[in-house]
Amino acid sequence: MQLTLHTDYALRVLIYLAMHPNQRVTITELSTFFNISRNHLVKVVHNLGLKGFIQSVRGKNGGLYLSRSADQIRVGEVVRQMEANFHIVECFNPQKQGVCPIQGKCKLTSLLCRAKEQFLKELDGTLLSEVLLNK
Amino acid sequence: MQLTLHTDYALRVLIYLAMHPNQRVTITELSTFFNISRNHLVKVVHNLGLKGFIQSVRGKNGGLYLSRSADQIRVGEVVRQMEANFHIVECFNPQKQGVCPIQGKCKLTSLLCRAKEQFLKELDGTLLSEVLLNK
DNA sequence: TATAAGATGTATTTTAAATACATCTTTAAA
DNA sequence: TTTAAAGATGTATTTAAAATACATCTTATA
Ligand code: SF4
Ligand code: SF4
Repeated sequence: MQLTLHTDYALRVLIYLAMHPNQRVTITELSTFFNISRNHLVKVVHNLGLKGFIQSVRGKNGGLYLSRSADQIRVGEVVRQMEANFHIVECFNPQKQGVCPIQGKCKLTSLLCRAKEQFLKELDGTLLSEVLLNK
Repeated sequence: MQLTLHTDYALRVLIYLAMHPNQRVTITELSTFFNISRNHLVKVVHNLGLKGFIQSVRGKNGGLYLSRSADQIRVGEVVRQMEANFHIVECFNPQKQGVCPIQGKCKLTSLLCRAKEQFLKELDGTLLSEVLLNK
């Protein structure tokens, strides 16, 4: 059970932006600081933009900044938006309906759904501003 | 975020065995019922044996049965044992220590750890015997 | 003692994620 | 008004893990 690097990278970007408020941060700066493939970061950043977490300015002196301040962003929200799928087990996947012969009768489905919600609920309890580096 | 099919298959096997107590169930029977690659099921079953959930008898009239009764097995325990890794993010992986430059300073680590525990705690609250088919 | 069952090890296939590459568009400073 | 710096977008390739397949060995009992 793991989140994708894509989601982890998204969180790193948001943390960095939160630590540099009122600035335009470039993807290259992020890529260098985190030592992450710039090409991949571009996609993460693009996705963060689509989901409304960040704004971008093109051209000279362009860069990225948070759409909302860090104390207005819940970690759970970021994970929900950035993680592509939460198909904990096969029957959660709309494209795999009926593959498992006990689907509909198995009570694991609802249990795992509750477990997933507990996971996200815990993340909802923390704001991006509370995640910033200790020292 | 998803569990491996391996873990899901393991749960299916345990559910089936729990529904057929005092019987020896063959892998072939399981493979047919669940329509799962027999070869793959063999590995799942073997792993369930290693982890002490089931016993097996070889030879004619052999088969599998639960080591403990279904009301003595917590779902969380099965998931903890069968899921190969719980490296929610990169820094959870012992082989990736120090790759993320903010590791040690980022408070996401402990937050995600708590979230993971909440996920498993929810699963710990249900026994295998409570998961059996409704009807 | 024949055969049905699981055990074990290796190899291949499949899939999704991660990464790389190429090119286009926007913007503001020079 | 030109130009370079920045992000946007689309496609292709690589990687790694999971899933599946194949082959052979061991055990137990009818
Ligand atoms: S119905 Fe139960 S056993 Fe089947 S895929 Fe869903 S959770 Fe797993
Ligand atoms: S330290 Fe924080 S940002 Fe880095 S891998 Fe761990 S959770 Fe992600």
